[in-house]
Amino acid sequence: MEMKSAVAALAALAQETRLAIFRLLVEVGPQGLCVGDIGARLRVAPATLSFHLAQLANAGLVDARQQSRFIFYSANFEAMNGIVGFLTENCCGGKPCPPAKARRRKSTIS
Amino acid sequence: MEMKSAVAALAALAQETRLAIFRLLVEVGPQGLCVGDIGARLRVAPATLSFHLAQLANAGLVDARQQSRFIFYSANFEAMNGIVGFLTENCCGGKPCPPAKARRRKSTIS
DNA sequence: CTGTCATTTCGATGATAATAAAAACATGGA
DNA sequence: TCCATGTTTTTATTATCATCGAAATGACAG
Repeated sequence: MEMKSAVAALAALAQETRLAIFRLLVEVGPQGLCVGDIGARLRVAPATLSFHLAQLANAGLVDARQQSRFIFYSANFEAMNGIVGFLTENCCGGKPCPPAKARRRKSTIS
Repeated sequence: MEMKSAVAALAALAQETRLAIFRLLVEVGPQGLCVGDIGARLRVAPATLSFHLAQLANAGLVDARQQSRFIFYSANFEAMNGIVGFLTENCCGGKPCPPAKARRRKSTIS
C-alpha cells in the first residue's frame, strides 16, 4: 500500500459514523448487512448512510453485493490488513512499535 | 483506546502532509527534528507546518520538547501502538486480519 | 408493464479543514 | 537591554465534508 491509498483509507475511517459502520460490518462478518439494517442499527438517515458507504467502498474498505432487492455491504478484511500493515511498517519501523530504541529500518515507500 | 480518540488519531494521520511529517519523525527516531528542519525537508511553509504539528500533537501522535531556541518534535510510538491495537482489535476481530477463506466474490456495484 | 420497496443522487446548507501572508510571541546571544 | 532567529497566532480565503429532504434510479413480485 502506498501513501496515497493509505491516506484515503485512513480518511475513510477517520469519521465517527463511518468507523461505526465499519466496526459493525466487521462484527457481523463476511455476510454483511443491507443498507436498511445498517441505518436502523446505527440510526443514520438513508442519504447520509449512502454517502458514507460510498466513501468506504471507494476506499476499498467495504464490498457491496446485491442480493434480491437489497444491497449487502461487508467489511473487506484484506484492505484492513493492508492498513494495519502500512502503519506497522511505515510508522512503527516494522515492529509492534518498539520502546524508543535505535531504529534504522528505512521505509519502503517513496 | 476508545472510539473518539481513535477517530482523532486517524484523522490526524489522514492527511498527506501530516502523514509525511509523522513518517519522517518515525524515521529519524526519538531525537526528532526541529520545526525548521521538518519544513526544509518536506517543503512546507512555517505557518502550515505549525498548524499540522499542532494537530499531530493534539492527537497525541507527536511530542514536543524545547531545546535551546528550537522545538524538537518526535514521534510518539506508544500512541502509534495504540492506533494499531485499536484497529486490530476492533476492525479485525482481534486477529491479524483473518484469511481470505470466507471471502465471497467481490462484486462492488459502484 | 406496473407498483412498491430499497437505495442512491440531487440540491442546498452549515460546519470544518488547509493554506499562506503578516503580525505576534518566544528564546538566547550580543 | 536590544536584536536576530525560530515558532506560533491571527486573519482571511478557498476548498472540502457531513447532513438531510426530496426526487430519481434500480430491482423485484405479481
